[in-house]
Amino acid sequence: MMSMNSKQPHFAMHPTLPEHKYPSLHSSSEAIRRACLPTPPLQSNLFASLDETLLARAEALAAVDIAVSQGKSHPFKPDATYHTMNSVPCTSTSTVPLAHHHHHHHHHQALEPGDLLDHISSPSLALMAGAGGAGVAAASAAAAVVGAAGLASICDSDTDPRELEAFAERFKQRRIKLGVTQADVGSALANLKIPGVGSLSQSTICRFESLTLSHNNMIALKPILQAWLEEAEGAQREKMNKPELFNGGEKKRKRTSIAAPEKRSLEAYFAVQPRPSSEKIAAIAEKLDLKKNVVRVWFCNQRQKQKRMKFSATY
DNA sequence: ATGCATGAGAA
DNA sequence: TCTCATGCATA
Repeated sequence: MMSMNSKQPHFAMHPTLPEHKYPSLHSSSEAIRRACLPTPPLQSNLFASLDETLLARAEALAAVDIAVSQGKSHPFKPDATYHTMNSVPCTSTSTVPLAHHHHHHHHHQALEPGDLLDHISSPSLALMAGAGGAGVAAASAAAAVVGAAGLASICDSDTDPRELEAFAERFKQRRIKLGVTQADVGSALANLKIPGVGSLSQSTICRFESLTLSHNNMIALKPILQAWLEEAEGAQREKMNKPELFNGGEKKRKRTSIAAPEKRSLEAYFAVQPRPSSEKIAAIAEKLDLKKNVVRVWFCNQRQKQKRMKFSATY
């Protein structure tokens, strides 16, 4: 064994997740969210006739906006989307993140009533019992609601952001207590031999702990990390854990760094039109003297960020 | 811890 | 093409 540690990149994802997985759960505040809106009426008009003039203006306007509110309020907030106590949960599910065994093909987007989400659910009762209190209350509340449509499955306790947050916190704490790094956890997951589950990167573990993953991603990873945790704690008291970190010299990916001024411009454009067309992207790219693809990816990543979990709950 | 990137799958 | 889950590289 030497190099080669290229795990099977990305496990099969869940086919189901059109765009609005969180059907009608936002009952609170500015649940304006972004994703679902194909084209914001007002702004798209502005941008529709994208000229250099408009581009420049957008940038200028946004620049002003940024200058004024710099340091604090951004044009867009973290977003508060999902949760709000799901009473009608089972809609987003289907998301078996790391294809357990797949061959399940849940179809797509059609919101199935009970659908499948039960496999990944939780053997977590034990843990919750011992875990801190916040999640427990939520869990029991959830349990009380189960069973109605006849298909009703346990889809509440798993999707409750509060519980996810609580779990993430406990996970980190216990992980540290075990003296294991995020990277170690990631590679150790492969040793769990869970079908469809390979290793994960330090990045992902970190993001899980800091809740900087999408709601669905959090839900998907939780059972896996929980399994690792239990395994690791069990293994610790008997033998020794042996993390393995190999390194192979492969091609280095270069990370282009977008300078601050350009970044500000991009944010300005983003505030006006989060989903610019190819032409607009090209125009922006040229103005900022960046590769078109870099700009495109920047917008994609920006959109993804908005969807992350952290603080998105409106408790 | 986070920025930019890749790739699969769905539109 | 976009979204989404993930990861490499890096601050």
